[in-house]
Amino acid sequence: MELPLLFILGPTAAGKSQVAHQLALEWGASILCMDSMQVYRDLEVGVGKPSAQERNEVSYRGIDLLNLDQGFDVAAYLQEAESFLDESREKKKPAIIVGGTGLYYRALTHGFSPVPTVDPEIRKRLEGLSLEELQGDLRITDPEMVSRIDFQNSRRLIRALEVKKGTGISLLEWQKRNEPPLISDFQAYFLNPVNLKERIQKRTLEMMRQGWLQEVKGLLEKWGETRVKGLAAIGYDILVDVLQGGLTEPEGVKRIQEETWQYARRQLTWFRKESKYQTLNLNADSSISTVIDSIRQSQERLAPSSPPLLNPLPFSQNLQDISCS
RNA sequence: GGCUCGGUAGCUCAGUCGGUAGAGCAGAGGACUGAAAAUCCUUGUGUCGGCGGUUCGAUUCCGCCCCGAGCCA
Repeated sequence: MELPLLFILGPTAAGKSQVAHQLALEWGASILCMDSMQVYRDLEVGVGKPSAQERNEVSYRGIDLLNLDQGFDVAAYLQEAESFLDESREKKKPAIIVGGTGLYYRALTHGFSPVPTVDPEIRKRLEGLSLEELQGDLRITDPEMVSRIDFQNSRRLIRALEVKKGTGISLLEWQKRNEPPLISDFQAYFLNPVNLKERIQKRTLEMMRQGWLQEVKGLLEKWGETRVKGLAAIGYDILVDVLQGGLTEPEGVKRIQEETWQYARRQLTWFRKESKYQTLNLNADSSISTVIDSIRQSQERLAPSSPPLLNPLPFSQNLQDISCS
């Protein structure tokens, strides 16, 4: 049996989590977060993780999977997703996947290359090399890859090199052996607020009010400065600076708002070329309930006789924009 | 009041030994199949504080003025 499956997508601060939570409450669904930072324990308000109360009301997966000193990647995320889907099938519960990490969405819905895990020592060695050295190495190791890769991007160079060195097979070849997607039958909505920048500014302030600075203080004690400053999640390094007096709090907040906006723009760029979702354009004053109403109506339009999400629906090819006002 | 140092892109500043100027950040656009909230690429004309003077030509030299910081009274 296929599961009723719904994606709630959108850039950061669009209001995805609230919408997903409400829908899950209404429909008795469980939620899988699709977020590369919420997987870490100890990161809470800074990464917009669901609150303790929300976690009480709805079953959440894809969060708190590992400690800050552990590594994570798409493959690990796909494992978690698979386990979540199995569980939903077993319990016959509808499933909602919510988040804005484009790469994970792509992996979930388009499939991924089955590259085996490569010896981490190889990467460690490559990380010591300069860009020029990596470029030179790739020209020798995997010349075909040279024209197919972002040649200025050392991360991409390292990846290509470690795959070729570790498996003997080019990443190019692995990518041809794409695995079928975990999820093919689903519906997706992309929340697109007109006033995103403003929402980001407000939400940053709200996160500060919720004790983000305290959270960072606690992290510093538990994990130490180097680790916390090295976090990829936006804001943590900045708030360390604030705590240490290198920045005033308003300066730090402004910086966080800027970085969050830059991130949101990258998300919009990513999802622009992604397909298979309907865009929900949100007005400045669209409330959660109007957004949910739009989703409900859209579902009814697709399958007028069925209650929302009780039956799997093939995805409609005629995508429409929906406006919430 | 006197002296000194500043006033150049939205911000911080570099520079032009006289031929109208450039970096970082921000902004804008884009890429991205195993770190993705990451990483990478593209994109910089602005009365060079104001008014005069010298000069073929001044943002650059000279004079005065305005603004800011500091020092001396």
